[in-house]
Amino acid sequence: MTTIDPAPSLHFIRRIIEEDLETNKYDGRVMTRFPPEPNGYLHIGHAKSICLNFGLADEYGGLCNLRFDDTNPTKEEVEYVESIKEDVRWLGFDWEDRLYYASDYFEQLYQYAVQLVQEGKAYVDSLSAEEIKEYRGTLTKPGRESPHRNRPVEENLDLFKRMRAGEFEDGTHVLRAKIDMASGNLNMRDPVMYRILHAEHHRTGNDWCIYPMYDWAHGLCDSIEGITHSICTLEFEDHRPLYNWFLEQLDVYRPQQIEFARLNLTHTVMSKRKLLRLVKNGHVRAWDDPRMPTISGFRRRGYTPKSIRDFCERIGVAKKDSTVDIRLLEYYIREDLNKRAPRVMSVLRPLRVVIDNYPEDKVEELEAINNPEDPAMGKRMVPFSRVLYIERDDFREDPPKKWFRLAPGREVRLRYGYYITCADVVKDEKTGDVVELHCTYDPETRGGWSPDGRKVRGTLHWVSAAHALEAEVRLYDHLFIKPDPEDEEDGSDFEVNLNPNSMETLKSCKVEPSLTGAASGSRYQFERLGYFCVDPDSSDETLVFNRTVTLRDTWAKIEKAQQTKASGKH
RNA sequence: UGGGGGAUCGUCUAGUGGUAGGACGCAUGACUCUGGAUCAUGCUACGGGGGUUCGAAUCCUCCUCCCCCAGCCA
Repeated sequence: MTTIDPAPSLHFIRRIIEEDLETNKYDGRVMTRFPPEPNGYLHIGHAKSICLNFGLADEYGGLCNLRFDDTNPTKEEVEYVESIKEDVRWLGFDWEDRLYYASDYFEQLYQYAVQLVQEGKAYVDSLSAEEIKEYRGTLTKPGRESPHRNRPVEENLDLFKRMRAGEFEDGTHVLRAKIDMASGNLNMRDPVMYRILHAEHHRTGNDWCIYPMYDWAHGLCDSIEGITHSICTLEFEDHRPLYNWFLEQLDVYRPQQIEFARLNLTHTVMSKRKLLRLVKNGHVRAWDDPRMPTISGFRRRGYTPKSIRDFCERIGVAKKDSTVDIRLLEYYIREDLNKRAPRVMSVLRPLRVVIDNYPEDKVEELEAINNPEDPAMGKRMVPFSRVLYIERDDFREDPPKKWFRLAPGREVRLRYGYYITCADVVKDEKTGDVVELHCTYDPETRGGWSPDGRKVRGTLHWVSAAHALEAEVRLYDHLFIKPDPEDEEDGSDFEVNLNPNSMETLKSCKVEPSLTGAASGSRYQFERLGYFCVDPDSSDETLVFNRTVTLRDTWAKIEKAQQTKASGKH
């Protein structure tokens, strides 16, 4: 399941767990939970949390529950529940029979609330939402007590029962904890525990018309499940006193809440709200668009679960706000795919090449290695014939310095094929575009070796025209042009930083025949180009590939350096 | 001007009184039938001022900057 780094860092949460294990704080137990709200798709920030919670449980011989935090029926849907389960499973984690819902505990939560009411620690408030807000005070001004704060217990009990019974309209009453309206921590100024919501819940239907708030529900769910380490993100830090307060008052089992910094990535946004906007405004096709930082997006893009897990381990866990360079993620997917993706030759922007001295009807099957990193992956045969396609980018009529590829009069190697020399360039009379190359081949160089040992720096990928399969290839780039999408001149917002070229669709790509019938989701390295994955849109008629990530491109760097030098920049 | 957190290479992260380390990135070189991969070498950091100490990223102190909180969202 989980691959653990040979020397994972002893980050502060591991340290806490090890201390707790030593002092036997929880009888040697480690019990965590991943508690998503089913109101959207999971993104890579959630992956960090999933890897943390399931990973820690695994490392320390504990268990991790999957628990849906479904306390707000107005925003939650089964569709999200299903996608979340799929994503967690895909990442490689297993909650076994421990699939829980906060809604499983609604009755018990209610009983606990009644207990607090009976003890005079909670009361029904009948102020409007606006009034409650006003009474709460501000960051610097203390709040005021509600006129209903000192209702007799019996009245509170009666009102609360009738809230549950559905006697009141939404918004007319709430149940609040009686804590401290003057607290510097706003969460402690008599937080709302229940609100009236006449809404159908995706699991409990119409059984309830009052729903618990996060702060009230979360700690109790953790307590009921016997969670030891309740890990959440930094913004809940000042909810911790409240988390503890409820558990103390009820005198129930107390887990501890631990907060860590959420993941931010360059060149993308990470909040569900913003991701939803990208979908709604048509900037991407859907939640699983390969440009999205969602887990389903990465999956469709061709990322492996292992690459994401390795990434999540490497970025570490701390309390400092941070933004990880997306190139680190790209490093991990390259590293993984380099070892496991079979190599194949595909030409994205075809340029026709005729080998004038190669026999018209001859076809040779040439042996190609499937993965130089893994001999066990074997070999395959690739057809070679007189008319081929090569990449347009691999030919320059006017080659710059350090150009190893094809140019008039230059000789290059066709990978696993022959050495060819460019003899003639055919152009479109009107546009001047190069439409075809005429080359000659050296029959002595079959397979890509020359008996005289002459040096050929450039090796090109190619596909035999007669045998090529047509394919559509979708190239992706960062969703946002700037590392920080929020970095904009005042007035506008992150949408102005959207990369207009984040997706490019290439229609008549030529791929080698071994790709016939490639299954959706299968991943390949297109030699010299990058890693590609068969998209679900793919069919027997049209193969569709997504570019997961490019290969490192040293030539692009050299050329860029040459250009900046030429333009006088340093 | 309330409360809660946080500051170490460009980025992420170790280090918890004893030479500031790793990864990504970047640069250079070697190798190569992928300008891929691999290997080698190099690059840059303790927010600031005082103090304690033989010795401070670490301890004390003052300051600065950044993040979160005023949902009947989570």
